[in-house]
This record gives sequence, C-alpha cells and structure tokens, in this order.
Amino acid sequence: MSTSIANAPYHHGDLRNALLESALIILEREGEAGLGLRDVARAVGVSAAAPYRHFDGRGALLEALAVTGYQRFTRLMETIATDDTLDHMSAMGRTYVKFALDNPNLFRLMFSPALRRDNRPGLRMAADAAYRTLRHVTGEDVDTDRVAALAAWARVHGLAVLLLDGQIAIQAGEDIEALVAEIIDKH
Amino acid sequence: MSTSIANAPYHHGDLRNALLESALIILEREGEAGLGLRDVARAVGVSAAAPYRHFDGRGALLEALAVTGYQRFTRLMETIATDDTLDHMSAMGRTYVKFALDNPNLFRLMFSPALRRDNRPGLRMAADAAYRTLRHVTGEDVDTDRVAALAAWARVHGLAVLLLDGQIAIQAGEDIEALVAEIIDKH
DNA sequence: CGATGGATGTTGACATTGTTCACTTTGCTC
DNA sequence: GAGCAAAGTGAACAATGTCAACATCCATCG
Repeated sequence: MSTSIANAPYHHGDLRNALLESALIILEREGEAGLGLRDVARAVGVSAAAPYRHFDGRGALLEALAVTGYQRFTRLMETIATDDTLDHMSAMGRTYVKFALDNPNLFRLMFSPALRRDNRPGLRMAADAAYRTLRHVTGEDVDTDRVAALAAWARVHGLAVLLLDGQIAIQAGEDIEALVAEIIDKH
Repeated sequence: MSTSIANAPYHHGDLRNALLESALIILEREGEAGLGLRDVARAVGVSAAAPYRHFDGRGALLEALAVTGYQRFTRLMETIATDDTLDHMSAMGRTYVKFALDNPNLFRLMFSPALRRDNRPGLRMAADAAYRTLRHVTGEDVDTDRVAALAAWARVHGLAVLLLDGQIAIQAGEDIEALVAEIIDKH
C-alpha cells in the first residue's frame, strides 16, 4: 500500500520504516556482510543516496536494526515477567534461546563487535534496557548473587550462540527445544 | 629478517607465512571487517594481486587464520590434558576463556558465521579436532552425560563471548581471571 | 653449462560499494 | 500564491575484491 512500484511518487512518505523493513529481511537472508546499503535502497526502489536522508550511513542503519532487535527482545522478556504461572528463570532461558534461533542474524547483529566498536549511545541504551529487564525477570534471588547470575546468563547465552553457529551436533529428528530446556533446567 | 624493505627481491621467498603473520596482526588490531586483502599485501610490501598466488581470495585467507587459531587452541587444551595435577574440567574452562580474551578477534573469527556460510572443509576439520580434544580433556565422566557436557561448554563459551563483547560489567580494579574461575567453579 | 618452463609477482583493468555534492521536486507555512 | 526546508535524484570519488596479461626468477634437464 505504501509502496506501489509503478507510479511511485517522488517522496516516499515513510522511507525510514520501509528501509528498516527491507533491511531486516535482507539481513536475515544474507547476513550482516551481505547487507549492502545500495541493496536496501534498490529493494525499496529508491536511489542509493536516499537512505542518507534518514540514516547517518550504513553503520547507523545497522544500529537501528539492532535497537529494534533489543526492543523486541525486551518486550518478550516483559511478557514472561508478568506471567506468574511460570518458573521465570527457566522460561527466560528458553525464550532467550528461542529468540536467537528465530532471528539468528538479528541476534548476531545485536552482539556484533563491529557495532560496539564505534560508540553508539542508542545501542548501548537499548542493550542496557534489555539487561535491566533480564535482571528483573530473574528476580532478586539471583540478583543478590552476582556470580550465580552471571553463570546462568553465560550458560543461556553460550547455548544460543553455539546453536546458532551449528556447533552443537543435533541428531536427526531431535527436538531442539526439549534439549534446550533440559540443558537450562540442569541443576 | 626474510623481508628487508629496501632491496626487496622480486620473489619474497616465504610470502604465504608473511601474509598470515601480517594478517593476524591486522586482524587483532582492526577486527575482521577492517582486514582488507590489499592492506595485508601492503603491509608485507607486495602488490595487491600477489596474495592470490597463495590464497583463493579473501575468504581463504580468513579461513587459514581461523585454522591456525583452532590449532593453537587445540595445543593449549592438550597441555592441560597431560597435566595430572589439575582439575581438568576447571582448568579447561579457565584456559578457554583466557584464550578468547588473549586473542579476541581471532576467537571471533573462529566462530564467524560468515566463514561457516561457505563450506570450508579445512575449517570444519580443524574445529572438529579442537572439539575432540575438548571432549578428551573433560574426560569420560562428562562424556557419558551429554546434557551436562553441553551445559558446561555453553557456560564457558558464553562467558567468553560475553566478556569479549564487554557485556559483563567489570568493576574497576577487579580481577577478571578470579571472577572467571569463580563462575566456572560454581557447583 | 644454457635454455626453458612452472612458480611467483606486477600492472592495469573492471565491477561494486560507501559516501558526498550539487541539483530537483515536493509539501507546508505565512 | 511565495518561499523554504525536507526528501529524493544523479553523477562523481576513493577504495575494495578479483581477474587477465605480462614480467621475473629458480630449478631442472638436454
């Protein structure tokens, strides 16, 4: 509706969001390295220089993507926090891993060192908000024991990363979610 | 020694290794994205096309770097395996994390999804050898319990990645190695 | 020996990318 | 309606990965 290829008006109207949507699709299909600024512009049907009216270069586009990723992640964690029928600690871990597996390249981008290299305050803030929610979800019982909290976080994050990179051998027909739950609930 | 800048001979003599050494230095200083094939050639004092006589493009150079990384990693683990005075499980974890912190960008490259994307048998073999050694070091007691083994690996790997990305807040003057040991030895 | 061929480097070119600049088009405000 | 800022265009630039054609060297064989 917003983008009719034929008879495209000079002004797009909502280019910034259109760029982000296309960029997210390309990111998940091609990976960060395959996400070219010109590709995004081409996908939206706009000139190569147009994105610069909305983003301060390629890095800023990536940052915006990562920020939306953190926001979606945070929202997921919040829904867990408000559900009292759950074991928060376990549900958090399973959702954490599921988010990574459902959005592999977005997840990788969120933790991309290239983005952290140049100081991007927006990213830092979105990430901090996510971690705050994380700590809130896992509750005070863990918050008081820093070592235990870090151990739990490391286990969940490591599991997500290893699964994402295909490092953990999955046997044919194996239920990954069940395996994840088993690992997370160990002890 | 081999490369005297002035009076450089037409044939380098050991260009392949010289390229790898320079590439490793640049990698650790600039990150994978900042590692340009032309930069490496320039650093060695050779033309931009010369590396193609020794590597099948940029990806192959990166693969060779990652392979040497896995080899060094494997050698580290083997020295632990032959030392009977150690708690293998704990020492493995601490060494794992230390390797990541000592060679951050090399470690990241070893687990880079971009490299795994195109099937690189050499990389796969080097990685498999490393994991075999890992399983050997941690001993049969864990090998029999797949879930426990994966949980331990995930915790160690996650800890490495989170530290690498600066996600774990380190208080001023804190002893990181001690914190790592504490987290790894938890339970 | 001396020529000769394969390995190793060089030069120059090409397509592509991120980015900038000058310009044009559009919609909104007095 | 005049004019101005926002939003988009097109041409250009430097840099990159890569390749093809040419140059140089080293080792081997008559």
